[in-house]
Amino acid sequence: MIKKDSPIPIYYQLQELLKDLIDKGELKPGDAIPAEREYAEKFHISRMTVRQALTQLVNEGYLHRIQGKGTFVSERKIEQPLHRLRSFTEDMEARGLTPGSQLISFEIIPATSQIAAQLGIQEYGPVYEMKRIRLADDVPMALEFNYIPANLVKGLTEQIVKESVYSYIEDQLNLEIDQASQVIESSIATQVEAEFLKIKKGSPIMLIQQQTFLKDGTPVEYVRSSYRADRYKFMINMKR
Amino acid sequence: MIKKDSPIPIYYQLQELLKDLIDKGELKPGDAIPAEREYAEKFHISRMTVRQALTQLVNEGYLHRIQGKGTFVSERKIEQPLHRLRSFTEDMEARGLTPGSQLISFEIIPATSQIAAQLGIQEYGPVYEMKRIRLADDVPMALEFNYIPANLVKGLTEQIVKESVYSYIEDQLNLEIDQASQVIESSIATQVEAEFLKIKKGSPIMLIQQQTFLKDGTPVEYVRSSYRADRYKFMINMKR
DNA sequence: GAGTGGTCTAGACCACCCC
DNA sequence: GGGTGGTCTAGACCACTCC
Repeated sequence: MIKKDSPIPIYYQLQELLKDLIDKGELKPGDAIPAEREYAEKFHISRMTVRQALTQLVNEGYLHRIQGKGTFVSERKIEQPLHRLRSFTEDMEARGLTPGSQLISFEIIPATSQIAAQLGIQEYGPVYEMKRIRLADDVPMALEFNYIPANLVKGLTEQIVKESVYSYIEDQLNLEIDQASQVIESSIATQVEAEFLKIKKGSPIMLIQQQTFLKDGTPVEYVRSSYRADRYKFMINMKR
Repeated sequence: MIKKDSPIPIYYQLQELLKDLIDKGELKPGDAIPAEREYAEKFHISRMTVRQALTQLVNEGYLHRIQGKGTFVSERKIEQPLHRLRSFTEDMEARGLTPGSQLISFEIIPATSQIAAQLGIQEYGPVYEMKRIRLADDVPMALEFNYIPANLVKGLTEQIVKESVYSYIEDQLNLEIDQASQVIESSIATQVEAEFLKIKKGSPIMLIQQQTFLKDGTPVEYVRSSYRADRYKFMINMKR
């Protein structure tokens, strides 16, 4: 069950084990889980290690603790942690749709003042600009303009853009994408948006602007997307 | 600096101390903070206690750790933790606007099937229904329909609704509001919405539906709000 | 090799809940 | 009083970074 000589940390093994039990329904919402000391004894590990595992699950919303009473499985909403940063591809897959993409253009341009501000670089600095139509189940979902500083993410090619920019940044360049901030607003499709999205001019759209940051806070991406309101809803969980 | 005999936990004191230094600017983004062992020695506390303080600050985004190198102050997020659950009042205040409210109606009604589903109660079960126009700087911001199970939140009055429902739930009833999930979509104002919001029919609006939950997962509120798109943008931070 | 964070131990005492 | 989570200690060894 728990391998003490594994290179995988013990607290992590315990975490996954518990997540499995919850996902499988063997631990149901409202159930008390065994006491920390019990797990420690059962697996011959220290109580602090058990706590490390549980604390993370509490932070992720799987469990909640009540002092003096115990640790309990929280109500699980099917719409899971949607405040997780996802690429379009990951987002669509989570929604059970098949993502697709049509590249409209891909080039290096000098940053406008707005783009430069969003990316924290000099005006006229070189940025990759990608314009794409994003598809879900082969139907237009969003029109997306993507800007990435060329001095930070070097060697981007059309091929990579067609595969996965995030994978390239994370796996090839070894940069750690850490967080993003989005501004979401409601708007009405312009003529251009309407044409690309195959909707009528004046239809409602959801405009999402995103700044993406690395672990050290450097902006790595600015995206401006127009989503079809008839196809896209934004879901999020918030903690008090 | 750190009081070991205080009823306030040591890790918490250290946390606040560090937050202060960061907020005051004495620790700037990118700075390395002293090593964990250094803090332990300096304050005569255990390294695990130091780690407990730092870990929480890492989770909150104040710091990030790089193995083998050190712990560093993260770039300040200007638009702060906006994935925090807020009441309308708190939201507007955070935006520097003065919140206001016009109560249109307040009554107990039997739950429709949709409301019952959202609140996890029986159809036709008693719920408080509040209809309000939400103002910001005295101008309509949103039209809000709010539903609260009458068997859970007892004794709600018009007076309380005009003050703060959340305060009543949290401070008077001692229920712990823990999290909410929202579904956000883009839409177009109906005649009714247009009249209340003082915009033209067909103007863009942002439709936000919210389910609010207590710590044990019980739904405590269902809200359906139509925000004026010309006045309201939704901002959020996401972690990868 | 020196210094850093990452993981882990085997205890301890406290505050709180429930009987 | 017995059980629970909350806090804390004083060590230990490992993996990683940098020189």
